[in-house]
Amino acid sequence: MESTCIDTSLNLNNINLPSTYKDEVLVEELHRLSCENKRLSETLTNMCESYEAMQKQLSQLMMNQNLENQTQESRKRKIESESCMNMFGGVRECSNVSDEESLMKRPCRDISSPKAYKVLVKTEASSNSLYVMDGYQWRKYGQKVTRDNPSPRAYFRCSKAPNCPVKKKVQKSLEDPTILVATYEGEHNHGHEKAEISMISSQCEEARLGSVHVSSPKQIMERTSPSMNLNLVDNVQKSSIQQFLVQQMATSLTNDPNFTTALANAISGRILDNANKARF
DNA sequence: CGTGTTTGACCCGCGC
DNA sequence: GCGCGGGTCAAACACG
Repeated sequence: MESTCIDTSLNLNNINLPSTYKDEVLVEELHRLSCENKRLSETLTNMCESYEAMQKQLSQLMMNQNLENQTQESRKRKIESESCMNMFGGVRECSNVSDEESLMKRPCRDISSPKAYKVLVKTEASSNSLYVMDGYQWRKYGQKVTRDNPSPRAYFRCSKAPNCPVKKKVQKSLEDPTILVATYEGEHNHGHEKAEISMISSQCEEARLGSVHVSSPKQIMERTSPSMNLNLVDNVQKSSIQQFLVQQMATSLTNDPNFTTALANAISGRILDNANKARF
């Protein structure tokens, strides 16, 4: 991510001042850092918002394109197979439609409920595995080859809690076989425990390997906790941004020899001052 | 032996 | 009512 490249290292060269000024300079520096921190938080939040907006637009565009393609495909098939039928009437649109579309066309199933949502996970091209590591324990209870997609669809239940109603369907994307489409249904009736940690660590691992398809903080949270509502996700997103900034700041500070030297000088100077004050 | 996976059979809703 | 297709069940199997 570009934001990780932001140079947050501090210009602390002017810290080497007479010891009487060091405290004031440090306090000033802290104030300046606080302001900078605020500014960075705002910038990052804005970036996240525009990123999400762009992704929404992109998915909308892709859906529209899919619809157009399907219409064209349906027309082609219709001409080929049933030349006597009406061009636009009686076509089973569910054939060869994307997963998303077919789900939308089955309103009687729970899949269409707002609690069902999709996650795209990029895998290695050679991998035939239908397993998506999302921090929960899943038990596979079925596999089926569907009409619209030659790759099999795997059905999973959450096995962490005996009565957990959550189900997951995993199938390779029709457009890109290296992308697994995981559809989650329902809400977990148990806590996350290690799920969040393992999820974030796996996300980091995937990021290290360069294989993450979705990577905004919000999406990480969606993958981590399917049952979370969006407000909660927003709150968590903000806190994760803050955590990220703090971590970034701490890394920059600890990597800056000027800062550590200045800090050591300031601390030792203050200790000496206090000792002198106590003595006199 | 317990747990998880595989896979063919079965169930059920939908469209015709 | 029938056929189709997605979803689920459950016996058989694999594995540690």
